[in-house]
Amino acid sequence: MAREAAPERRRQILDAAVKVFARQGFHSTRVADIADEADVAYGLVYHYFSSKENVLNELFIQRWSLLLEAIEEADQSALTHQDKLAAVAGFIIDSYRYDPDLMKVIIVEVTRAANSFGQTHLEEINRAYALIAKIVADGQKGGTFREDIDSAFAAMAFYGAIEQLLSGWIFGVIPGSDRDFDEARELIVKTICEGLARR
Amino acid sequence: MAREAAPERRRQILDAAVKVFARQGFHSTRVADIADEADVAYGLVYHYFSSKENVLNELFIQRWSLLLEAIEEADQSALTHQDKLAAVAGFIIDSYRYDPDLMKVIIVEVTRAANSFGQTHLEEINRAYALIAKIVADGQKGGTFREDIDSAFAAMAFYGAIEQLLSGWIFGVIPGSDRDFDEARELIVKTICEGLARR
Amino acid sequence: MAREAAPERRRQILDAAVKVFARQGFHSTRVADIADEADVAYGLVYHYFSSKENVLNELFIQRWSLLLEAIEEADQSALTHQDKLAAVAGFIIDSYRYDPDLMKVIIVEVTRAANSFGQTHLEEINRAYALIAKIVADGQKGGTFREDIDSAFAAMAFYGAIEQLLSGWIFGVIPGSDRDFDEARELIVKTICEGLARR
Amino acid sequence: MAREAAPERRRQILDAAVKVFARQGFHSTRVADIADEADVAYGLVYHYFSSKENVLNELFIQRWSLLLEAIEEADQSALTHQDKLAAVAGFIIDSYRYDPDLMKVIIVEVTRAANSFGQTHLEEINRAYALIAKIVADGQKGGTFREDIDSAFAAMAFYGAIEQLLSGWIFGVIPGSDRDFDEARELIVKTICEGLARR
DNA sequence: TATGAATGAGTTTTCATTCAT
DNA sequence: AATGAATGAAAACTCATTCAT
Repeated sequence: MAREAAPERRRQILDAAVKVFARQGFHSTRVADIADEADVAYGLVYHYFSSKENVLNELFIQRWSLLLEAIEEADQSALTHQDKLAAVAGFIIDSYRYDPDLMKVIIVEVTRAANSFGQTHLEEINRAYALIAKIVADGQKGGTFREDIDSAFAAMAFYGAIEQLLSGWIFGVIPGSDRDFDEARELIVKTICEGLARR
Repeated sequence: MAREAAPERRRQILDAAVKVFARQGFHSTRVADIADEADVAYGLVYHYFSSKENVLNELFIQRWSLLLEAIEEADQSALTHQDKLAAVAGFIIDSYRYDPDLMKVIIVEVTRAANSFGQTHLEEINRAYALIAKIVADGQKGGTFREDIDSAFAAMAFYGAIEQLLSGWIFGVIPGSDRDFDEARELIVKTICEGLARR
Repeated sequence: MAREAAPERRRQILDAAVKVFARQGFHSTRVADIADEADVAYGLVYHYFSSKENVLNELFIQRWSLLLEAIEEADQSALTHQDKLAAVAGFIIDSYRYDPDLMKVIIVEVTRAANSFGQTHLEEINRAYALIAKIVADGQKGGTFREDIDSAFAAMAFYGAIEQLLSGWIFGVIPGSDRDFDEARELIVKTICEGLARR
Repeated sequence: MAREAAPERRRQILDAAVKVFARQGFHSTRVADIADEADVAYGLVYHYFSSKENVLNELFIQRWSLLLEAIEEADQSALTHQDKLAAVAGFIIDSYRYDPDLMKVIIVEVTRAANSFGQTHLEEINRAYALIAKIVADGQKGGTFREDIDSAFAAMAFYGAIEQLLSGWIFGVIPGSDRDFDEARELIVKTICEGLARR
């Protein structure tokens, strides 16, 4: 009830921000657009967030920490190394499936916005790369993965492939039906682990 | 001569723009910064370019058309399908090695700037994806590549892996010495074509 | 009791306002600062005062009316004219000694803020000048003071000297120990009544 | 001609600023008001000045340095100590007579704006006090002035009296005709040097 | 060509004040 | 009385673009 009103409003603003950031991009959205979309007074955005940037920061941090948790969880699970990578890919793809706008914002405005928010969150972003690299390195030690490809390098390729895939969906370059999402997880792993070459 | 001055100036401005765009990002560079870096009067930028955006557009188009040519050339060459992909990766990596600032600008400000210039140049960008996909598809038809991975999908993974690699170099996430560049071409192809898995 | 709570809160707010106005100046203090300093809810300031300005108004009026009373009392006392001026100077200096923050606020934000509150309270401020002028004029009529200096003029010089002195203390331009305060009253009167010149 | 246009514009803006600052006060004048008064485009104010504050800073510094020069000149002249003070008072009064708006702005917005620009320019302001104090101190050493009034104290009283006088003129508290200005210089010196008391 | 002064629309942020509870 | 969420007007400043010379 009344006691819940405040957090609700905060959420309302964050949700609205996702929508407009996804629609217009961070730079092209005025704070007024967020307020309008949230059906809230202009100043309320500043009541809950210290700046427009911080709205985005919060969106990123909330989601990215889930990703980091998911990768850590995969890493510590009993799965095979290849299935660990599949779990990571699956989590990212499901994140997109579950809330495409949010993932679009995170990828377009943070992860790939190297001159602005990518810079700001470089550390968290790198943590993800490092965790993936660790899975690969463990796989190499365990004999699953070949050792002539540097694990950090492989992690970048793996993550880059996934992100590019999402980009393709986001911009309609490649089809993105539910079926595609289901397939994509396996395809990514197949591609990276088994390779394109016929055996 | 005097007649040659003009084109020189134009080049001077483009080169300066690369530097400042790479340094500060497109949004954070003012037209004055470009003029300063080019050691040219403020208004001259507008004499040669109709807007700040068009400076970037021109930088992108010039470079990207070379990339498209390179991919087409690879496609039409007598190389094996795998070597065609290697040629593409090699061209992109060499582009970065040859002029890292320019590639940084193109990737960060265009290719990955999905809400601004990425949108504007979607068509040219997609043409690259399509050309790569064609190479993969031909490889599938020719029996080199497995057919259970969609060629468009594979192209995205391939291109995404390369671009992520460049991003890693650009932002110092992974080491980028000359030796690394040399290796990278092969590693990328190994990764994508042969896969991480030990055979 | 509960019935006494209200006036207490009011006082609490006024006292807090003095502190923050003195510390940050009127323009730089937000209503939230007053509420924080008073350890009171934001909206309560508006429960007791119709506006931020009115908080300052009340502080000024309360103190200034005491000053006016003091001058009137001096005027009507049996003191010599010179001692009447000394009493006025003494009252102002003691006001500062007793509550420097309050006097700082009154001088800096009202008396010398000619474009804002000085304008608003011009009448009360002028009343003080007029009362001092009256003392001088009486002294002239009574033969104590020379008549070739206009009494209104003399009053301005006298008041200006005192206020500048307080300013000097407030901003640390001249030393302001207890001893200095004691001396100052006499020095001001000596300066204005007897003059700097050796006799 | 054209080459002189730029400095003219700068001057135009400064002059306009004096007018509007004098009329509305610094805080109540928007940059647009200055531009309007100067009959100049909004942005041109920022072409010549980095901020609204800096417009005021420049007005103050230009005028105040003249005052400092004038006091120094008086100090180093062959005048009697009393006439040196008279020269100082005369310069300040003439400054007001010559350009009342400018002096109003300087006194109201800087000299007496202890919480904003007074703070910023404290050093320059104090230099004036110190120079006046030096004149007094020299007069004491030379036997002209009594030694039982501290010279810094006397300087504050002297300067405060003058400034209060200008304030009186500025706000119409006391009459300010040309005749009054002429008289004022002598009266101030009489008051401070000889004192109000009949001899 | 070349210069740089001039223009003015656009947007973030602040914060006094109101109001529902 | 007391709370603090909600409102929205106001203004400084930026900077791409134009234009007179």
